[in-house]
Amino acid sequence: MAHRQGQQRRPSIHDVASRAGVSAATVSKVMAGVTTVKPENAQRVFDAVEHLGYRVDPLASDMRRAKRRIIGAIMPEFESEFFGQMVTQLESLAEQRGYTLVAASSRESEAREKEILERMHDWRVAGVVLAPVRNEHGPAAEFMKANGMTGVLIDRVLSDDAFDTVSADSAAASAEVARELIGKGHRHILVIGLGEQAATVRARLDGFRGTALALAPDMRIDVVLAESTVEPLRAQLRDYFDKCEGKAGGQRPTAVYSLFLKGTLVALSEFRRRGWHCPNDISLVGFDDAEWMQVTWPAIAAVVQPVHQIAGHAMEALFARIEGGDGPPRARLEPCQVLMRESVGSPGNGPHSGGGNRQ
Amino acid sequence: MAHRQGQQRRPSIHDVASRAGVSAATVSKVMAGVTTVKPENAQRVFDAVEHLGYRVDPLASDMRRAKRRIIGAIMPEFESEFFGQMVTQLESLAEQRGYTLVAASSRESEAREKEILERMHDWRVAGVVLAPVRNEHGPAAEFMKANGMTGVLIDRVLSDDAFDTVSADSAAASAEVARELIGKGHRHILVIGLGEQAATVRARLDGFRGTALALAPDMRIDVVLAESTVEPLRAQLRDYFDKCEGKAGGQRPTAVYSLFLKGTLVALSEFRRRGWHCPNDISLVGFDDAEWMQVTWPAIAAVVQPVHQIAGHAMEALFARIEGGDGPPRARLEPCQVLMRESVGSPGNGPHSGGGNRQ
DNA sequence: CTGAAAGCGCTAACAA
DNA sequence: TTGTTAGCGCTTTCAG
Repeated sequence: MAHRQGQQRRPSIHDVASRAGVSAATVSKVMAGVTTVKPENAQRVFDAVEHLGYRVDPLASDMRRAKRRIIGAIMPEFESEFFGQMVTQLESLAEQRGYTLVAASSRESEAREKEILERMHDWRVAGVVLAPVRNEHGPAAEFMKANGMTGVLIDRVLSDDAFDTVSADSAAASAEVARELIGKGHRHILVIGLGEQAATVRARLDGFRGTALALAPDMRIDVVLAESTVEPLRAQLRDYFDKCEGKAGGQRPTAVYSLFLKGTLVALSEFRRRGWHCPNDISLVGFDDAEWMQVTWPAIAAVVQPVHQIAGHAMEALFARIEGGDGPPRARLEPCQVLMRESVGSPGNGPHSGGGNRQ
Repeated sequence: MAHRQGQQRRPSIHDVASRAGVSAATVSKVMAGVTTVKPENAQRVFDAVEHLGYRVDPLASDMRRAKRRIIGAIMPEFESEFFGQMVTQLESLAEQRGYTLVAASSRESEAREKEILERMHDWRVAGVVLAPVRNEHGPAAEFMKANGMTGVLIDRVLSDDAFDTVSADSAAASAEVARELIGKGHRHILVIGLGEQAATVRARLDGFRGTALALAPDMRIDVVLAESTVEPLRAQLRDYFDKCEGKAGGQRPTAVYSLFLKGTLVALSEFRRRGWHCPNDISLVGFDDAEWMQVTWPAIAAVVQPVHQIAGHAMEALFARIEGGDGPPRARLEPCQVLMRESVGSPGNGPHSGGGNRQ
């Protein structure tokens, strides 16, 4: 029996009660901080708790309560800085209120998203922070609605008629990007994104296009959208540039605006393949910042999402609802910061030649 | 009362029982898949379940069981690809066995690590996968031991006398890095790391140094270790290079081997500051790979950790213990892959001059 | 101010 | 094969 990791029985509230010479009910009150307990008894309880190393079992305690002190968080993935920071933040905020955060990854699948939600419902979580794979109209939000769950939708959402939403102000940030690029002299820009993220893509695209065309009505904006996964985008982008090269020189865009992080990676990798360097051969801005973007050469320009604000307001809204808060759902948009770094230059300042591999 | 996210009462096992005209115990058996129930009754139960939309409450069900079907996972952070992938994997594996993974971030704090462990103990989790902040001898592992918790230690660990451990084979990978760098002609290499991660750093350093000196006994290996946080490393690195520059030319290392991801970022950022380019001015290899490393120019050489294997074996070991598996603790080392990319070249092939800013 | 009693939703013995 | 009984560990009336 060596090396057996034994699971000795933990002291229960009754152990404490009998050692303190009071009833379990009294112990419960003391633990809950009720002040109507005779100080002397309270002390006896504290002593017993101390001696036995007693801690209340939060799950057992939740059994008897209406709502469990658990918040569910569902993210499309855990692998990116953005969602990693988001979970970290949400966890802190939940803990501050005495709740435990249980996070799950939908792995970019709407089907799985719904399964997770069912599981969270089974767990009778007090509330859910859902970052949907696609948008606010998916089966998951539907499920939440149908089952009267309380929750908040974040990130890839704009607004909803049943839940509060909190997301980055994509449109404003994109307008800012447009302003910057136009200001640098760009008049032919390619925008890449993921069609699946309908709401967000639309907002980012419209925000960009609106401002860009207002500032430079004659400019050209091309759009390449992959449907639902990133891989196809790689091929589509290659095709797109092949076509550009086919025509007379100067037909290719002088800048690329990627609407999401993986798109930025794909663009960078395509530039590599063609031997293009930023910003001389082409400029690049990406929505979503990452730590590495400021140490590479050139540093990559990016839209920084206010993770803390999003997390903060999401939790605020969620707890307001949990505590019975009423009123129509609120849609919040948090302002982003646009960091123009070295990957953006002015067209014509570099060779911007026919794309020969200058390896 | 509009827009109130209502929490209607869910059907309990008794609701199902009475609708099916059987006892709660029978329903419980049907749900558990016990075959000794009369088919006719089972059918009635299924119908009632269907009709009421009943689902068992996993927490309530765990109350009566010895162990709860919950696995706790504690990571130093959620923001990096490595731990993000790790959590995703662990979650999958736990679910496959019918368990729920509850992940928490210790935010690189040993104090918090212990607190989380206490909470997980309160939750009576069946087992814990702990990726300690520092090493296997921290207060968290101590706590697990003292309380007879069952668990597995991963990542920043080598071996333990109480728990199974699973980690990347740092020593072998570092030896491989040494071989590659020596092969390219490097004879003066700087290694940077975090002193706090004692076990891991030691293994990586020894693995590297051993092989390097065996291959080129006359070579010079410098080491810069920051104690516990990353920021000081930045300053130390700056000082180090300042000193190099102070001496006669050629005194600076021709390659840097970073023992951890953030170190790679710091190195890159310091190179930027000095206007050094890889691999012409200096070569760089980092322990731990990331998606961006292959799209930057140059692509950054890195040691790829076998996240899937680590997660897989960790869970395997954990469940073996949960199911009563006996025997001495096992320490597993999973082989890494070393990806030599463009950031590594041969010394003397580039300018490698006195470090003028060639902006 | 305190404790007995009744349960939260479920499962495990055991008896029928 | 099924239902009864007795809890898991805790909280919450409610009578004393």
